[in-house]
Amino acid sequence: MKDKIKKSAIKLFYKKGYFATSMSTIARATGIRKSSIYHHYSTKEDILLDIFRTSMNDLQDALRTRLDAATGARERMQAAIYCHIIFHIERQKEAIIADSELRGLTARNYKEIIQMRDDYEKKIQRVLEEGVAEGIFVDLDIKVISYAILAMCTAVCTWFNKSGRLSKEEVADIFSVFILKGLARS
Amino acid sequence: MKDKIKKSAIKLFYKKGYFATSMSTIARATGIRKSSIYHHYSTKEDILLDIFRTSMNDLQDALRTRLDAATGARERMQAAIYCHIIFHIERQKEAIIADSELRGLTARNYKEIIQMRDDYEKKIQRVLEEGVAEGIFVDLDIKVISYAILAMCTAVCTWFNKSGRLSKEEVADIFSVFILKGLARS
DNA sequence: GTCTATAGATGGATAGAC
DNA sequence: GTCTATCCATCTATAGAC
Repeated sequence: MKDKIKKSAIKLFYKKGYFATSMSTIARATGIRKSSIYHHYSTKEDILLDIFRTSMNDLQDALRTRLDAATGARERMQAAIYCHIIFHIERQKEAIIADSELRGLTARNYKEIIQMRDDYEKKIQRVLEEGVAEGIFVDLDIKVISYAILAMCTAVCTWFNKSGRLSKEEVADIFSVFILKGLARS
Repeated sequence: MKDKIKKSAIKLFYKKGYFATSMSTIARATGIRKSSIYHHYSTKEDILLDIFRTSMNDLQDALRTRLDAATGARERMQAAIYCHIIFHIERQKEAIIADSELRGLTARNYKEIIQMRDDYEKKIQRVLEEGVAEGIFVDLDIKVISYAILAMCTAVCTWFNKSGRLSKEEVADIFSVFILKGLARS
């Protein structure tokens, strides 16, 4: 049941936003009364936090697996781009929530999630550093370029259309070629 | 007074988000009672719409001016990148609102703003097409690449720090070099 | 573990005096 | 053009029965 509540919440937070979604609406979508939700979650924010944690953890795990399987900065950067984009398309709803509902978290929870996001960014930055050290990437501003890469790859969750012209792999390919070309020492 | 209300609203929508900001809070920040706001704006959404219109219009105007002054796809793309980034840093609060509060608009207003955004995107796509036609940009997926460029340049409003390491012009430079390298026919 | 009922606060918006 | 006062809906969350 906790999982059913979470799934309803994901759909609603995605569609209407966190603040515009009420506990009654979540309850109705789940097929229970709103008071019953409080048996599983102590506050509305708790539901949001659960969604954040799950999706951030899964993303972290996916990146770790993909990075460990790749060797060399070029291959590892490609793996990271693929991983990030595929995740943000397959888990589109959660990705959009994670990308736009940070303000729904109060200080303590906010810090926890920001910490996870920072760790993730650092992993990408490390790959960039490796590429510069290996001499295959140009000397670049690691921080700024990592924000640029993450922003453009994250944004696919806002415009990708499952019944559109391109598959998720094709999108990942286009991004990968573009980014690696921008990074390459030419 | 209308302008004072708008300025308070921009600060609050930026800081707490549209749905988490109440009319009473806006009134308090402006130094009037909440009923007085309704003399200037008929609904809360009207304030948001006003903010959207102003910032979108100013961005459009800035881009038009900058593009008209540049010749050749390379120079024009550089101008577009600069213009977009500088605007999103100088008008950081409005940029963040425009980027994250679209859900606060009901159907009619939503359509109006989406139309403006589409027009803006088309201008960027036209510059990409020019570059491909001129043979200075590699043959690429215009739509996907335009989304990538806009997403990374828009995101500066979320991480740029006015008292940080880099000036807005330095950030624009880093982006410009990275993007044009990714686009170049090499 | 779900229910009914309700507390208690706050939301957007309006009426009408000045 | 701003004020006081208030309407009515809705919100999160809790109490206590089953």
